[in-house]
Amino acid sequence: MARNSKASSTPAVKAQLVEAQDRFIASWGRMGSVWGISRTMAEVHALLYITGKPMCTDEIMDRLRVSRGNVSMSVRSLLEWAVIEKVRLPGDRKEYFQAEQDVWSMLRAIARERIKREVDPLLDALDEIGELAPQIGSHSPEDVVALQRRLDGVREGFGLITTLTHKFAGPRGAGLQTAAKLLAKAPVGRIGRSTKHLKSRTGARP
Amino acid sequence: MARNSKASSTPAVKAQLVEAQDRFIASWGRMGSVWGISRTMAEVHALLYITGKPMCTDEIMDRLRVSRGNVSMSVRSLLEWAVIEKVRLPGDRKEYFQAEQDVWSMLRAIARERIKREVDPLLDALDEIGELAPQIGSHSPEDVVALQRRLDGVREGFGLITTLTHKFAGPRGAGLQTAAKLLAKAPVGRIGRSTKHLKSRTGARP
DNA sequence: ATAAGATTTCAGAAAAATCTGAAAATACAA
DNA sequence: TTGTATTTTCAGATTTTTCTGAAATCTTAT
Repeated sequence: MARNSKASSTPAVKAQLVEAQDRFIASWGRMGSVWGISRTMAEVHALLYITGKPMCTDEIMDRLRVSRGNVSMSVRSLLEWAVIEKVRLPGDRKEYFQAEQDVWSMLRAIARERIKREVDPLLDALDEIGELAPQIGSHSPEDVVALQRRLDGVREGFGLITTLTHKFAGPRGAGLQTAAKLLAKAPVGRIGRSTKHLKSRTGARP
Repeated sequence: MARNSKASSTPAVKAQLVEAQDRFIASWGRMGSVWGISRTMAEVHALLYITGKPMCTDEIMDRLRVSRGNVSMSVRSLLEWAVIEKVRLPGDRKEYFQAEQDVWSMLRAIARERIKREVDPLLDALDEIGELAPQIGSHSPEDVVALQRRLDGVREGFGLITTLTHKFAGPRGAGLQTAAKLLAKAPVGRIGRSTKHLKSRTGARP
């Protein structure tokens, strides 16, 4: 097959590009369901991220083949997650949306939102349950002691996770890269998965 | 209301205990759906964890009011996740199940499984897409460069997460507590959520 | 103000996930 | 082995989630 060396895309290259984008969108969308967000919401995000282009509702509808209402709701959620933002082009009545382009701040937003949805409610429930449960006294039965000990165990674990997430992924956090750097230095033995995905193809951001 | 000071539970204390357990089970089960595992699966795990007692299929069915088939499938998944294990009592034909009691190793198992289900497939897809997409040459159009750059960004971010998870949560990993300790030391500014959940009620594990 | 254009909402339709229950398979004790 | 207790499987029922499409609402240029 012929190599493309021109600075503007040939139709063939363009098609490959779109194909790659579609595949990315599909993968990201598949993951969405694992995260408990709707496939469409994940796909909209993927589309905006991978194209990097601000898009309006109709463009998104056409590209993903989903309804107007679905796009509207997905976009609203993504705005709440703070992983996309609204853009207005002067002289155009439509709203456009574009994705956060920095991967690390995107990951931080995702982490933040997931903690909020998954862990915080659990911690609140644990506090409540701990108070509702029989309290430990000087001669408490073993059952009661064990229950409180287990509740505390979970609370301690998830509490720490929350604290660290706020510390590193919070709006004013140190950043995930900082965390990663700290951890990467740690003296530990062998690792399982290969690290081939770290051989950056283009030399990634600083 | 009267205080209980005996070493064996009065019926009233027992009732409170069961009530607290049920609440814990409900909370944990609710979280299950956020994690993309079935409510029942999470509830079975919660039940086994919070009671600490090995239980057989019938006990689980009765306590959670779910069908035999559902328990069977949930238990199988939990065994795959390696957060519960099979126990056989001599002279009893039934299988009993008990939950991992150490919170940290439970959290590690959860982290491991989630990475496996969420991130690994994405990384594989990204590798594939990166190869399928137009490659960057000396005069590639901007589109192509941008696509590869974005793919690499995601790959780098999730790749790092995977690597760290293996390092700290893997079967031979350094442990989440080690990671937590490293991170807790890091010099960072303010944090959002309160840390009240860290005021351990019983003084948690070493 | 008005009207055209754009967005949101939401009831019901469609799709997906989960659960049940009973039949089939399996494991164990005798 | 044989009989019985136990577990697994899975087709269909149920429940939950997601999506559609059109009416209602909102926005903005004139």
